[in-house]
Amino acid sequence: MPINMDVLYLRHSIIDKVRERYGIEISRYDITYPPEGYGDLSLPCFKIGKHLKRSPNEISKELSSEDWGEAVENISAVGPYLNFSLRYELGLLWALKVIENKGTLIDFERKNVKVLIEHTSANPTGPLHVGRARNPIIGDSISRIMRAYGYDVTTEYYVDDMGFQVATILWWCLKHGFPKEESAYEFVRIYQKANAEVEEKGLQKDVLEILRRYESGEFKEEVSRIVDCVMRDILSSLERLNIRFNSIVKESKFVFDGSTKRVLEELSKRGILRKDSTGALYVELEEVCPEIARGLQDTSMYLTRSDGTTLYALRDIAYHIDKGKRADIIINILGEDHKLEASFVQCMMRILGKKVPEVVFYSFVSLPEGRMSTRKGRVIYLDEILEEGILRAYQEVKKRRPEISDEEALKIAKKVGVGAVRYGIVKVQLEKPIVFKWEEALSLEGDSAPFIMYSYVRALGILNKSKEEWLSLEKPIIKDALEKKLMKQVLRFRDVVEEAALTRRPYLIAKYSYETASIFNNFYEKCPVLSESDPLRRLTRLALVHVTATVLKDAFSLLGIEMPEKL
RNA sequence: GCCCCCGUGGGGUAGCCUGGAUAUCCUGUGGGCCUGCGGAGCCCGUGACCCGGGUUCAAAUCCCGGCGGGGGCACCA
Repeated sequence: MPINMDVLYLRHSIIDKVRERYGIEISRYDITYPPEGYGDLSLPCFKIGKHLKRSPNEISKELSSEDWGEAVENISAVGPYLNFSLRYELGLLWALKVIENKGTLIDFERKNVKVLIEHTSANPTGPLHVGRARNPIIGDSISRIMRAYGYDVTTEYYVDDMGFQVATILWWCLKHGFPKEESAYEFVRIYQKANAEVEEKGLQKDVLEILRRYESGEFKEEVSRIVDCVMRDILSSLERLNIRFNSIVKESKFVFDGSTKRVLEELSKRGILRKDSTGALYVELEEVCPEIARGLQDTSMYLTRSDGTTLYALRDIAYHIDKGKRADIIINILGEDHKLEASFVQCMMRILGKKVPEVVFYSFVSLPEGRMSTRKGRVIYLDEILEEGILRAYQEVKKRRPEISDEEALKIAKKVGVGAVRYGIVKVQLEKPIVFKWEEALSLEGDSAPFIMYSYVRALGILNKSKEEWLSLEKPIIKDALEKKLMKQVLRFRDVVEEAALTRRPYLIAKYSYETASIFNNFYEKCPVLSESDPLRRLTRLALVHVTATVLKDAFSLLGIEMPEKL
């Protein structure tokens, strides 16, 4: 394997060099991407200067005379900034070599760290709607990115088969019988009806009684009949998005195997478990986790009901103790409505001396007419937008490429439609709320998956047409500004992947894909490849197209989006 | 009422955590580019850091106080 020649490599060389030379530990964030025209990476020397009580200009000058190895073509001190430029010719040869050996530019050392990512975990009361779809898309993308970066990642869906919601469905089925056709769509209708009746007539007690009997061992078959059916449909919707789980864990497990009981014993032993006048167990947040008690009206966090049945928070603690035994890093993807419960679990894990989960929160996806609500029936289901997206893409393909067979057009349309949905959601930063609009989600232009796919297909078009073998390239000539810009972008790829993996921010990959496609389109207009007369430059451009196509495909694979070969 | 998150051109969005060299990009809008490797494209113009203080050589970025939007506030999950 050739030694690395890209931005990531350079970034780490800078960190190493500063440590060697000055004994100062800087982080990857102390090194920035400079504005255009100043090279590939830049080290502002203010911090080091301050540390050494010397002027930053002096430091940058001093460092510029160091030996930076053959990957660096130019290094210049501009005032307090130290700017580095990579040797693009070597970078291109390096990228070709890596891709030849691995078939991808995603090439990282194994970290031997086990990561457990829990995501989606939607209640099994009906099909997934778009509001919830943000969760699996984020979770799956983070999983793919961290796996690519070298972690041993396991993904898990935590099924709440023991909550009030599922019990509500069961209550109805026990009363009226199971539906003729059992499906997620049928059960969600029952859920809506049952829920309305429970609320209207105040029948919560009846549902609670069912829950109590379930916890003491009854109805196991009936519950799994509902839950397994709904889960089957949820998982198949997710399958359409290219999302699969390594494991599915049911909440009831932790009640039936005695874990929740052991948690209560442990808390009781530590003297933090309290019982109120009705017999319900709780912990007092003021005393146990004062930092999250702030802003609450009632600071008791209940773990059981007065009839002795378990509550979500208790089961979640048991679950997290179990997770801790299976992984080094625990990551949960949760909607922002779980913030309180999540910080409670984190706090309890700290108190119990267990591994504390890291939580990635996202804001809701809503509709122009308001927040989605299963109970109120104001929803767009994931299946609906996938179908709509695929349909629109299909029509577009048929219109533009009438010679393609219906079957192939549908295959392409699936990739485009699914890609558009995934991309549209992942490209927005997590803490921003999304208002779902059909036109935006399914846009075929601008900052969207189809645009990037189109660029990729264009690149393939060139490669397929060429009779020459770009792998034979030995002496690249990279002169044109757009050739340089494109190469620079390719050399940033692994650096972006590292940052996305470390910060758990998949939208960085989306942004990178778009930038790359955009630069490529620019290059495509201005730098003809096949008609270039100088054979060396032609071969160089061909190689450039090849590595760009690979990087686009790689980036999309990190987002769980398949690239079509044709459009 | 209290706590958390967010506020960037007409709409959307990156940059904020980690202060630093010309605030990113999409869309909209005005104009231009097809006998060309696939126009789902490219180029040029237009237009923004919520308000007020503070810290700093330097603030979109950090701190304090407002205002506006989202979320939470416990025997739901």
